[in-house]
Amino acid sequence: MHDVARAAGVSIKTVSNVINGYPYLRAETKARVEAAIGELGYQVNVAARNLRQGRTGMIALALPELRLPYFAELADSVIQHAEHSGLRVLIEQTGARRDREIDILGGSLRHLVDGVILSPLGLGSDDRALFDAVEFPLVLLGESVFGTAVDHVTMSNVEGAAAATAHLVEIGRTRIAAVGAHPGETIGSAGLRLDGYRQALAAAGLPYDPALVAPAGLWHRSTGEQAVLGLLEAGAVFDGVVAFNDALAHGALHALHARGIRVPDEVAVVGFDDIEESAYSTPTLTSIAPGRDDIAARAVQLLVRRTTQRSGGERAPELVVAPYELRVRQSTVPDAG
Amino acid sequence: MHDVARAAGVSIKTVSNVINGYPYLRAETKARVEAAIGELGYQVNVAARNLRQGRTGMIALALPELRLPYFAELADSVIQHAEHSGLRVLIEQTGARRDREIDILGGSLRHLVDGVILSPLGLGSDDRALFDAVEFPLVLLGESVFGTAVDHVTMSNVEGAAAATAHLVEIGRTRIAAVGAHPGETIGSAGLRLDGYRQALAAAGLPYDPALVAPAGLWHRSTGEQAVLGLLEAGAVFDGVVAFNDALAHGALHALHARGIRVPDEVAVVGFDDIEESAYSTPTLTSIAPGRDDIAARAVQLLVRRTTQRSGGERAPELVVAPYELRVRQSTVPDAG
DNA sequence: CTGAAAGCGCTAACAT
DNA sequence: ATGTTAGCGCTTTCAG
Repeated sequence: MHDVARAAGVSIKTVSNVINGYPYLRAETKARVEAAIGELGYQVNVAARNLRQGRTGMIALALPELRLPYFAELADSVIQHAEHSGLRVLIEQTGARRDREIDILGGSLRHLVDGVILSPLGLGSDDRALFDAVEFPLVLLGESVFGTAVDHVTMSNVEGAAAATAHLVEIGRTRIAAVGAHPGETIGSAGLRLDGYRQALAAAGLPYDPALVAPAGLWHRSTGEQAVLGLLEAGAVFDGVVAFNDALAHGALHALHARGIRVPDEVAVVGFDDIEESAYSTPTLTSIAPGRDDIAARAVQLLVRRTTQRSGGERAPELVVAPYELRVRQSTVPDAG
Repeated sequence: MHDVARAAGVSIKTVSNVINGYPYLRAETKARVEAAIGELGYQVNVAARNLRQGRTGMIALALPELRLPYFAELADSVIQHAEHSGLRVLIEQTGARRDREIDILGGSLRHLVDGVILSPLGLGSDDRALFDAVEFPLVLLGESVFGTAVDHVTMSNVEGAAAATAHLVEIGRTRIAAVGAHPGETIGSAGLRLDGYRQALAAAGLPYDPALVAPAGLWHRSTGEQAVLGLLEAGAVFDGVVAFNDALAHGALHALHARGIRVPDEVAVVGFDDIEESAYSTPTLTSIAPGRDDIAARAVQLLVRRTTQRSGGERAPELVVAPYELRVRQSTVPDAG
């Protein structure tokens, strides 16, 4: 910057003004400085600017695993929306581990980024106090169960799972299995989606049969496959499956196909997340679209708002619930798109 | 830091020493400082450290799109390996656009990260000069065609595509289509894989028929589907498909299924990348596993090496070629795993 | 083993 | 419309 100033015959401050688009500059001065910048190949040192301004132009996105398609697609959306706000995105994988999520809340990233979007999976209701202690811009994704001390963007977990279950009821299924439960958990996606499943059963006058609820810790294709194979081996009889996400559902489809069970004739399957894969699988997978891109957009928007607000003006935490949509495909209705 | 120093009754320098694990400290002093740190909840300001040290502890991973499963899985691996080296990862999506890739090479991230891993797609052979001008640690992923001025980690594009094609020949296919070509391109994955395809045809004594080569700009499921539908509509007759990546292959499977064409009986399909989806689809997809995790590990390793080397000690650019593996599944051999 | 002082590159405040 | 000065929070000499 020094060199640029000398080359252009101006002060260092003028160079700074040019870079930052300060309006009151003589066009001639501006041109001269820009020429010097071009000639010397000067680039601002972002680290110095960060130090001075106390902001970094980066946000962190902390999620379980990028290899889960839903989170990959979510990250894609977040990065795009962040870019529109001039922000870069640092990705932190928590592996759904509680200690790593606590670490994030503890502020390990505080001086590195302007704010954090966290998609918690490992945290339980005992950890609520941790959220209240957070003193940096934070937006939570996916749950609305940790109290209200912090901004939340969430999908309609209960309603979505209920709609998925109700859809199976509508097409005449009466023995509907659930895949992906986390036994003992009441908050978090697993608990909420199980809740939606139970509500829909009750509304249809169908009994809740614990023998049809298959747990799956991590929501991967492999665990979905295991869960369904487990149900079959235990002798469970069912004509429908509500999988708590699409990865589980694709594992379930794989297991059913391997056992020669026809979908949807013998067993209909619904997923949750509506990842791209679900529109291309054989059969294509009926799923609950949770408004992923909306969620990403709102999360970034809320975070930017927290980031740019003056520290005095307290703003009440917001809760955004994205609307869901049922996408009917061949895994429940053979001649659907 | 000031406050900590005062609370512990030492100088600011001693606090710094404690934080950075300087060995020659009286245990008692160290304990007192650590107590003060704990009490005040002090955390080092990374921005300031960055400014002073000229390094940030971050690397950037620039790739086309996270929603493409291969890149999501790659990013997952890169993040994990980077973490082992104490590095965080900033993800930059280029959308395979040439201008964005050029921007990366121009050093837009230079002061933000210690180094960059770039997976170029939009750049062509005309852009070779740009690489020579790069003066920050850079590792290129996926191609080995831009000359040798910079470290490369690449997969066996030609050999892998040849092996995929040869596999189809071995199971008796003689009219093998290729999906994903970039007409006119000779470097880049598309050009190289087409080359492997042609080599394998030649080795088997089969003719190369341009009518069986379907272009697809972006390697998505949707473009794979379009490409195969296009072939069918053009009246092309084929009994095998080599898709240049798995996303294309899944699109192809979808199109074939929609047209009532049985896989592999009537048409056998091979992909490239071996994403997780391919082990669960119906039918499961035969694919070339390109050594993704190896590639990520080596890329991070090379980058760390460049980052930590003293600027004087010139080290010749390295080229790492990861070995591929053919994973045979049901899309070519019905009773395979 | 610990302290004092200088400065990384930039921008905000004030001065002109 | 542009120049001057101070300082962001840390580490790095260099002294003790």
